[in-house]
Amino acid sequence: MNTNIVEIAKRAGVSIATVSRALNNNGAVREVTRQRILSISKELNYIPNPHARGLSRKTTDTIGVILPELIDEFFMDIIHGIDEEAYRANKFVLISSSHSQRNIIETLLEFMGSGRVDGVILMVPQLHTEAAELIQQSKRPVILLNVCSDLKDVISFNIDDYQGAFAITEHLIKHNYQKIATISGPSENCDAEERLRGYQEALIQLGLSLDKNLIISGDFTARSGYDGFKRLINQTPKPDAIFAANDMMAVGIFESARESGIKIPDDIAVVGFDDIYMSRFLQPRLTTVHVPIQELGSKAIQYLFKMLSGEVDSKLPYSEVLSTSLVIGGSCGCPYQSGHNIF
Amino acid sequence: MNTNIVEIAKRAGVSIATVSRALNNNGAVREVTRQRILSISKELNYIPNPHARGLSRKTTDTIGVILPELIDEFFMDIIHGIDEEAYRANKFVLISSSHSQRNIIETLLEFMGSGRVDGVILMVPQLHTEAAELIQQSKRPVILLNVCSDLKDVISFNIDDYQGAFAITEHLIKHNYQKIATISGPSENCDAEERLRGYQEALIQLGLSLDKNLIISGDFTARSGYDGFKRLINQTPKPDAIFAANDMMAVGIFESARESGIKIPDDIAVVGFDDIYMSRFLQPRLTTVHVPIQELGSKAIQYLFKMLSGEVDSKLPYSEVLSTSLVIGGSCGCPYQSGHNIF
DNA sequence: ATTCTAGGTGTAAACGTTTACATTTTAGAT
DNA sequence: ATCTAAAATGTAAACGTTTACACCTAGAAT
Repeated sequence: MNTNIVEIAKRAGVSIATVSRALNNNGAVREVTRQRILSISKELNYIPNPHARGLSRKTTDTIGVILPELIDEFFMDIIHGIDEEAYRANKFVLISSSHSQRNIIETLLEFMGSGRVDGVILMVPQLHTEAAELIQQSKRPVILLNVCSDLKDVISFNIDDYQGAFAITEHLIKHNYQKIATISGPSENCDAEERLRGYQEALIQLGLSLDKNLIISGDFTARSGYDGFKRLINQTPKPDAIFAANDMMAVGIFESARESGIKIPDDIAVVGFDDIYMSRFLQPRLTTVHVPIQELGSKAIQYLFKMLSGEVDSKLPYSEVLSTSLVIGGSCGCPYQSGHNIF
Repeated sequence: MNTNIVEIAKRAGVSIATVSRALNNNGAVREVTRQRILSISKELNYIPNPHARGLSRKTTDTIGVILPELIDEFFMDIIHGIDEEAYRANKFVLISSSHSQRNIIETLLEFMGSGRVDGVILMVPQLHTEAAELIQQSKRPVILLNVCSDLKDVISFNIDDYQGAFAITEHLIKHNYQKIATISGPSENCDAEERLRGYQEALIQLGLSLDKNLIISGDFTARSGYDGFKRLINQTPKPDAIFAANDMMAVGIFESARESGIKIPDDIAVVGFDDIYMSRFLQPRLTTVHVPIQELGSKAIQYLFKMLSGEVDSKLPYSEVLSTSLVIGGSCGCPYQSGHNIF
């Protein structure tokens, strides 16, 4: 059995209450006794039992993170950002993927309802109403990541997909491409929707017409980029530029173009979204939109900690949108000097 | 306040002991009362308080995972494998990177010593003796991932780096390359050491001579592959093939080769290790060694669960080595038909 | 010397379970 | 109807903290 407060109390010749007070710097303890207690507990390698503490305090020092999937550098970056901050704050991170939509609810309940975590960071492709209600009724703070829904009374951190898509489409337009196509993401996915919206708005606002034939639906996989590209280049009107709604699909496009002997950007320009690591190794380097993923994670958890400490009011809705930035490579037609600045 | 066992007992008109027994299917409870209790607890959305339970049972349903870093698809795959199994077994996963060597100890202590987790999966680049002792004394099971140390009384799951490196070097030799260079990983890193050993043994056993000049030390980054390649092609003897100790460095080599107008594999063959996602998009597709990462994670946790359930003896040392497999692309000189089977 | 104050300390309850042990109920055998 | 054994249930302690409250001391003010 591990050392506990009772053992320390015995050795220090005081009551457990005094030990607890000394250890938590909470309540009056004479300096000399505090020192004695501290040194004894150090000597015994005392670590407070988190269950006992949790039972009494009703808080764990743990936060829950629920992500749609545990694959990709993308989600890893989020976890990375969260872990970094959690470590600094001496908190623990309980992680889970939402193994299915149905299970989000269960996981949330299990996390929150039972007091297993003090708060949750939740990222889901789309928020079921049942889950939404759960969140709003929850006593413990929940932060939503990149959720697009019209929920108002919610705390969320988002990537500005719309702005990014708008900007990169605008960039293509400035290149004077006339027939700019897009391969979109899955239709229920809210990032995908926003990116599509940004693309469309840019075309309209900058004087190009929308052409339904230039909008191909993909699903964010390289494979769907590959297939989408094949369709686009065999149809009329044939596009002179393509906005892939994410880099993975752009990778598929590059592959397909290479097979068909189509030159990027000379025959057709291609741009992406996400700025994944691989994008800088494409030939030519992919022009894309950088999204501050790790920052998304760390900002979210920082805010969560503020809620837990009472520094900000957990009841108040709050929303922050992180803006993206263009990464100019050669795939859009810009002159691009490749070099080892890519590392 | 959440519903607890007391509330259920009150409504069911029984004592809390009976409720506990009914809920845990443990001890005799009349069928009719069990049903009553079950239905009430369902109705009230009862979730047992994990702290109370942990305090009493001395187990959480949580396992700790400590990884060297939280970046890369590599570590993500491990987490993925772990999460998948944990979900199936209704367990939770507490995750942390070992923010520094020093901190591994602290994190381990905090995880184990206090009963925050029931067991730990630990991956560290190299095992400090202090940490090693900690593990051996620990009452809770610890599983080591890809640890190369001569610790005997330990439970570990490893990737067969040696065999993989041997096989791919052998493959190069069969191509009849005469001067096979390698860019190795960081010297303290144990994967790096094993891969280097495999390379050297293959050369020796298959009748080629070792040449110190053909061994360049890298650090697993693309950058170091880039730099290493530059050195190799400007020196005599100039190699006709390079074994990069991981794919990331091979990526750097490809980049450097492209800049210098050197053709792979015609001018020089290149192979890697890891089979990262990006490797299949290199031109030509990288010949490399596939490592079953996700399997490493899931096997480890499966074994951990067996230890926890008592199905296997936690005291018994155990070690499993997962073998790798060659992935033949075109970069080694093999004829390679590129196509969308890469997705 | 007495009273007051405040800081220091101890006692015990509370948190929500599990479980050994004691007690009651049930049903079958007589 | 009575006895017995087994099954069902209840009581209470235990797990290790935190904390409200009570108590005790020592020194300051009277």
